Amino acid sequence: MNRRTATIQDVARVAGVSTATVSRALSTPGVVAETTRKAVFAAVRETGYTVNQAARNLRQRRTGSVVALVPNIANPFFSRILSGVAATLSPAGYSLLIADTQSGPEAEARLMGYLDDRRADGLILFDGSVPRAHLARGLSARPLPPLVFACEWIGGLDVPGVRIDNAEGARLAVAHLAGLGHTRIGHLAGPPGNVLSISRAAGFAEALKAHGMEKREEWTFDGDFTLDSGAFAAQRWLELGDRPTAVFCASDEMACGFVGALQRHGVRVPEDVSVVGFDNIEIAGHVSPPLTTVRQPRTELGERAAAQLMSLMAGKTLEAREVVLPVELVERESTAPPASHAAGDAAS
Amino acid sequence: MNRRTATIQDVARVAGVSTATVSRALSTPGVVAETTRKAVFAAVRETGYTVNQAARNLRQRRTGSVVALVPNIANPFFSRILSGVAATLSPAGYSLLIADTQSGPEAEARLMGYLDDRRADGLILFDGSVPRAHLARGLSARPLPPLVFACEWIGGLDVPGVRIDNAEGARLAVAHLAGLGHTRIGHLAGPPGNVLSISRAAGFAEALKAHGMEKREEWTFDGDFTLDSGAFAAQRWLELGDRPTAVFCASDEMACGFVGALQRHGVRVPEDVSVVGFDNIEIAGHVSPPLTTVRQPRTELGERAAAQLMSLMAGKTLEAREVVLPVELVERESTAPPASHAAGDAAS
DNA sequence: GCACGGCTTGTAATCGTTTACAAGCCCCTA
DNA sequence: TAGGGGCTTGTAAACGATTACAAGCCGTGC
Repeated sequence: MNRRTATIQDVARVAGVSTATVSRALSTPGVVAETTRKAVFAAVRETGYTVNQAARNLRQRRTGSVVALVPNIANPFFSRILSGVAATLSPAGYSLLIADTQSGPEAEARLMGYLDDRRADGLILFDGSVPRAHLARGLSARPLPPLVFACEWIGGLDVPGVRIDNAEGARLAVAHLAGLGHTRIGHLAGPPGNVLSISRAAGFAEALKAHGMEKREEWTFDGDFTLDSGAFAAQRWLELGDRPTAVFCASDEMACGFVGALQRHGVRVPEDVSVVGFDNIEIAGHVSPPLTTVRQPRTELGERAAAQLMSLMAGKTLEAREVVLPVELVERESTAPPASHAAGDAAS
Repeated sequence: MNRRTATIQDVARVAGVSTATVSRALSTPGVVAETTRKAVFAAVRETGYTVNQAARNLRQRRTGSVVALVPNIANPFFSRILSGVAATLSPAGYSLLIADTQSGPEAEARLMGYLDDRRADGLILFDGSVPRAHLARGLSARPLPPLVFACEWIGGLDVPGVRIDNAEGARLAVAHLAGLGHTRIGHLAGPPGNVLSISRAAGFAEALKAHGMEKREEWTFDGDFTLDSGAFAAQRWLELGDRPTAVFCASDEMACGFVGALQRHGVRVPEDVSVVGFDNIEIAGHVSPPLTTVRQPRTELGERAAAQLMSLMAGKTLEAREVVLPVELVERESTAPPASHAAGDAAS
């Protein structure tokens, strides 16, 4: 009917009360008398009123939104995590803005733009490669909204965060391979400076030692978490004279690229080489052979990060500033005893 | 230094002008004198001023944001498209909100909540399964922000949209298979009511006829675009007595699930059955065998949808209300002549 | 000398909400 | 009957920007 959208004034007029009462009836129903409350609700229904967020945000000096900073929006790894974030945030009235930190030439300028409490009420940073200096500068320059790290983190800053036990994931992978009888295990690592790469590589090295093996440089391949880098590592594996019988990959995408490229060269997985991934992305269970991998609870990770942030935004102090979620090994069919143990059984 | 964040008042004071002049210097620099403009810019730098979006939005009666409604945030298919959308929108000062239409029990209520011009300045709807009635009700009930369809669409509504030529994609796939000598071609379809499923299935049926084949019901498998449904279809294929020698899958995810499951049952691709996918997602080129598929320009699709929406939001009339982007066949190694043609060559 | 128009600037209203403060009402107690 | 306290409500001032309108200044033409 009415062209103009209803405002709180219209509701007040219809209900025969003041705008203050309408506002209170909607936000703190407890303090208004029951009859008034009912009249207000009826007027709201009659007018079709919904709150104007811009006005509310202006008055309350908040933005109503949370920004998630991911390295690259197009990376599907984050989609499930962000789904968890959104699911936790939206019942609380926050909307989720997703921005990437790495695309475009002026990425740093845009990042700094987000480090400002007028843009968002809170930030979730999924990118540990943001230079610490930038962040520190942002922290000191102006009021910074509450910030939490998720997945990745930046050392030396006292910022709460949620992550998984990356080193433990690597240990599980090595223990599984060692249990199958492998004594020659290589590692396809993530991008060199990345905290996840470092943690997983550290857990890998430590677990090797614990099982009486030692890390060999020529069996360590640098990757960058992408399919392409997995395929590239396969080339390097093929060129080796003395090859590892198993490779622990720091991501499923790399593992898929690695396995796919090997198979195209006639190498059989797991007969010729066992492969363990990391992440347990959807496709891992559907490729052939299905990939043995380390599961990380992505949805929960997003939910926990959002919950941490909401506590911070509410001004509460966190019970735990550092949340570490457990991982678990998902045994599928890309791992088996090494060829020299051919008499042994396949992976249980 | 200063605790409080700077407002336009602070800038005005420092520059020695009125707030109106500051506002003009920033939004319409042409109308202020050069000396004044410089003074204002200097003051902006000195104070570290950035605009308060809530205040601007309130005054301008806009929200500054665009909502993308996708069926499911966690579906990686959309990530690249959304990346294109965000890239186009953000230079224009819009931020992108991503919401899903299918998760949660009160999904419909939430959807209706977005059909309101106070929530967003524009909407991009990626879900053709929203009941037409809901949308029509939303359209009539209150002022609706500009809306465009992307990828999917809803028939019978005069809403502009961007999509790819789905039928042509199916035709390319069939032509490719027919060219290899296949005369027994099956189809793994998307979810039954979906517009993409329907268009692709229609293009498939039409192309079969054009090549002198006919569609057989027992060679048509229902899927839902997921990996699991592809694996399930593989079971059905295995149970067939009389099998097609090639299968055109309506999505790459299904194709991957299908191929993976077949391989685990010892069926060789493409020797025993050729498979064509649709979408050309990243993994398609990395599985073994690499998947022959129909490429759709996902980033461009997002960009075009965003551009359409921006025109609408600017009040312009669109030069083309219906944008159809071309597709192309990417020939890889999951297709080959059928076994009966064993003498023939592999796919070029 | 005056009117006029172009350029630039300031004044002040406005967007729609929330919320500090004050005030009205009613009941109870002294 | 006065006073106090609890409950409920209204008044009006914010929040920080944009913009319609008016006005000042200056040069030009008659």
